[in-house]
Amino acid sequence: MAKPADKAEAILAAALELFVERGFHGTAVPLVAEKAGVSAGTLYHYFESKEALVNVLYRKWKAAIAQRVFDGFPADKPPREQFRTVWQRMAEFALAHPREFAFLELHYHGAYLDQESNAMEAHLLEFAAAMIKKAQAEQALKQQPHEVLLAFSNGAFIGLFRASVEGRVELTMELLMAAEQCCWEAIRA
Amino acid sequence: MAKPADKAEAILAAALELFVERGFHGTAVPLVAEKAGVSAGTLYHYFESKEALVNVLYRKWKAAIAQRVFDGFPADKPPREQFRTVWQRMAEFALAHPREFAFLELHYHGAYLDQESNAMEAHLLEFAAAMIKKAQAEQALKQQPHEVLLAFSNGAFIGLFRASVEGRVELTMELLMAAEQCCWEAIRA
Amino acid sequence: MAKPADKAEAILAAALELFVERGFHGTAVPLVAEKAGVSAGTLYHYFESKEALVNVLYRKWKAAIAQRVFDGFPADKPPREQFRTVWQRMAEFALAHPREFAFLELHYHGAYLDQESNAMEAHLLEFAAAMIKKAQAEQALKQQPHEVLLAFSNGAFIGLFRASVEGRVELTMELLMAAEQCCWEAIRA
Amino acid sequence: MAKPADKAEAILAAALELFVERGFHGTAVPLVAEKAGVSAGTLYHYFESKEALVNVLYRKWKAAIAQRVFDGFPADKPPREQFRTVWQRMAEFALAHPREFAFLELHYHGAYLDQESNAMEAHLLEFAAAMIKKAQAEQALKQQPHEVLLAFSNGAFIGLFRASVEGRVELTMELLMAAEQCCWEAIRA
DNA sequence: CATGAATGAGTTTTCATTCAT
DNA sequence: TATGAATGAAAACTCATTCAT
Repeated sequence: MAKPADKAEAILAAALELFVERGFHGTAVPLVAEKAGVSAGTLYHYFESKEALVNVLYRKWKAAIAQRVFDGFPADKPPREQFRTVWQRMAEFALAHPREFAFLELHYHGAYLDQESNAMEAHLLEFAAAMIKKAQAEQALKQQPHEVLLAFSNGAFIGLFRASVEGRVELTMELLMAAEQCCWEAIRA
Repeated sequence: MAKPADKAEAILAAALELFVERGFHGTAVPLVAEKAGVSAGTLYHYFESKEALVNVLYRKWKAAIAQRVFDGFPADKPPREQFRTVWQRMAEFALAHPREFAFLELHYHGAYLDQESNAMEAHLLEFAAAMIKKAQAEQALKQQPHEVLLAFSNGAFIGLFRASVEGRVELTMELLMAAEQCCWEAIRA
Repeated sequence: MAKPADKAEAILAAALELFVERGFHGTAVPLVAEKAGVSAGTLYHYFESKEALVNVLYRKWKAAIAQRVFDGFPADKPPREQFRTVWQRMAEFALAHPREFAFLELHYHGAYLDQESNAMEAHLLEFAAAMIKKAQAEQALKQQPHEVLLAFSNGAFIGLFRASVEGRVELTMELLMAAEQCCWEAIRA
Repeated sequence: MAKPADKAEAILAAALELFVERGFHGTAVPLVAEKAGVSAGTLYHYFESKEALVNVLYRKWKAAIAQRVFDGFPADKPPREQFRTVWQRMAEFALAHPREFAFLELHYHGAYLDQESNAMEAHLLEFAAAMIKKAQAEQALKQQPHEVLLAFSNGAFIGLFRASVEGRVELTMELLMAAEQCCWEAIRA
């Protein structure tokens, strides 16, 4: 028999796929269990509820993306390089894990995210905000509110990703890095 | 008693609000009816099904935004001005109808949009693409694939809007027009 | 505008067709109204309820078949001729009004027939029973309980009709009269 | 707790009774569940839909009657004896399982029977037709189309059964075998 | 008389969750 | 641990009937 952890992983993988396709409310728990190859009872053995499941899933991949993007962040490099690094790492993640990225960023996670999930998201945003504020202090970025520069850049990235999901653009690393240059030109001082 | 059209309108308004808050699958039909002040049976008198309702709603506001943005489009003006005009009109729409814009752009409308709705969206994208291609021919924009420039700009706008919905930015016309300048700097040749 | 009677007739005709195809419970009143070219309200102007409608329909055609079969019944003719006459008249009716006959005889009219309808049916059966008893008294028919001879003959006729409805037999007058001879051989003394 | 099969059986038994009394469309699913002593959800655990349920029920008893009537069919006996055997076995079945027989033969199963059910019925009719054709080839039966002889006999049997259900005749084996003799006289050469 | 929008109870069906095994 | 049958509340949807116009 598989190790317990494998079952939880199988459930998370199945849930991810279904939530991306059909949304949280549009996905039935027994369907998740079936796709994961376990019984509904087993799913509830590993996750307290459907909400708990979606929150674990959300945090798992938010943490993954955070680690991928911010671990070993080049705090001592110039803003131009920092921005490129962050954008490139997000691109690597999105290209390597498109479903996970779609789950995190293409869906409106309304009322079912719990405090812990929201706190994690807030923490990430704060980190990014700090980076931007530092670059603004160095006169490297425009003097817009830092939230605006963040929302703009993030939105642009997600816009490209969405176009790829919807089949209008074929994303490649080259294309994304060209877009990085565009975005830099938008926000640089 | 209210005119029939008023009931359909009341249902559409109620559905909009609830779909924005809780998503399509997360919203129960009787709840929509109650909020609209009609019975569930009446809702089905006006709309064939929950899916039909969401599609009518989607097309209604997609058409509204299209009209607002593209009616009397300044085809003979230079690209810079055209871009500003389109961005400004979208901003006006998004500020005047934030819920409607959120419904259209912040939610992932997966499987429930029908052919007609998808065709309308495709038509809009084609119009925008034509505008971009013309500007590219005039060497006013970067020579990226036009879909990329579109997805980037659109994404950036939506990113700002989302930040506003989530309370991280307070959108104003000034702020949005400053962002417009940023975006232009990102895509101009 | 059509005469009132015409509307009631149109409703009865529409109801007949739909009840034959989908049964009483499987047929929605608004559908009957639509098929009749009137509004639901109008239908209820002419018929108190769906049950009242089906009962009126039932009695209308039971009376029609009774009249067709038993009016001017040749009471003074020999049983052989009486039987042929009755069978032939039923055949004429069934061939001329297959839908009506199907409604009356192919459907199980369970709980929705009212007392008046049941009384009419009982009256008809009594008439037929009297005919059979008289023929038995003349030693023309077998000495089975008269109900048995009646049920047998009636069942045989309906069996042929059902085979026609289900497309297994093409009913013609000739075929039905040949069957009449068969049936006579079954029940004659 | 009862074995799973028992629940499915209980549901089938409850459905049979209610469908006979009120017809398919006149019977609500929760009523079936309640009569079977299970919840509505459980019913849907065993049967995909109300239609699936009625089809399983139909095939179950069609198969039962087919086995009862045609298993070990005396193919080498003379037609007279074959006919008596078939009629007698049908009689035994109808007397032993009047509700089941009524469900199969007294109700008009219009649009809800699926292909598999219709195919099973067609197969049965073919078997009976073959028997009749063979007897016709031996000059034992009248030279009517074999479908006519079949529809006639079948109809006569069902007519008697219906009279019994409606309380006009009390069916016994003796009475049914007397009717068998009648029917033979109707169809023999 | 005629309409058809409106109703709300009823229909079929789904689904998050539990629990006996 | 693991199962999956079982549940019952709630979902989407239908329909007989009414009533303001």
